[in-house]
Amino acid sequence: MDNSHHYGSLMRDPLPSYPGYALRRAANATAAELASRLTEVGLRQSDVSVLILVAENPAVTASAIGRSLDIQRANMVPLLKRLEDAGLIAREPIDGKSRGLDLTAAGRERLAQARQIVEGFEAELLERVPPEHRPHLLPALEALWR
Amino acid sequence: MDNSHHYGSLMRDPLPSYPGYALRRAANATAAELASRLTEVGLRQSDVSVLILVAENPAVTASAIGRSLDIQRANMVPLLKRLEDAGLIAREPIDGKSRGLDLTAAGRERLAQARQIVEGFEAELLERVPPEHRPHLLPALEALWR
DNA sequence: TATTGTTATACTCTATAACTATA
DNA sequence: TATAGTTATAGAGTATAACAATA
Repeated sequence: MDNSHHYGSLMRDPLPSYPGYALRRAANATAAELASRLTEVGLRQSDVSVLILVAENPAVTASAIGRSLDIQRANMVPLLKRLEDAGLIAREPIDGKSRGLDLTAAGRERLAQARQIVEGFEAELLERVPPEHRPHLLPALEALWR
Repeated sequence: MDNSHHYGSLMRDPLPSYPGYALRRAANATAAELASRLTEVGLRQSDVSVLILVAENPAVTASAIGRSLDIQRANMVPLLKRLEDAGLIAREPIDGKSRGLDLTAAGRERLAQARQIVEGFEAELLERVPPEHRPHLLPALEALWR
């Protein structure tokens, strides 16, 4: 009896020649890898992005963070609640309707750990790209969304 | 009273200089754009990917498609059920446990429409990238996941 | 023993609509 | 009138575990 599988790994596959497809696959693969490394500090990618923006912009509002990261206001609510419950950020009233976000001491500490992971990861990403293509990656990507 | 927003669009934002972040943003932006265009033919991106692979690989199995697209076997089930319910694919027993997938006439027709959209979209994607970076995009992306 | 197809389930991310209160 | 924050909800995508039947 023939125990070969049907199309084991010898399929015709034109998809990888589509830049949009390659973009999605690359983003999925790298996001999964980074998410896995960030479990070590108990944070998600969006958590780290928020913490970085709060660190760089004292008393920033949830709405401004959301605009910058392209996260809907409504979806910022549970995200910030988790960060606050974890003691990483604090919210202080700015006026009657806005609250400013700031890192707590624990937040600064956790962010420092996360930065180590993220920056190591980003450096490895670039190293995977052949040198002749490396300087073109970021400009090409920015042209696709900025 | 000062009616300026708190950090309207003048935030310090170091994130776009991270390739991994730019990759995610570019992938999200382009995926949303393509998904929006594909609503015109009532298909999702994953549907089109599956239809393309089925067209190129007659009597391919669900498992082989899943391996190629990095979609879990379990998640192929509802996807293929939708395509079959829509009359776009047919399944014929290969042996006692496997079934081969093939496009129906309606499936070939729908795929032709979807291809127009996808190929137009992919061409526009490349046009958005400055010419000096353009030939480097695909090789750089492939280095990140293949 | 490994693989196929399947069910069930859960978690994350994302999107929308609606509401209150304030600028 | 526009914005901030919130609640509720729904749709996708994704991941795991488990099972029966077959290779």
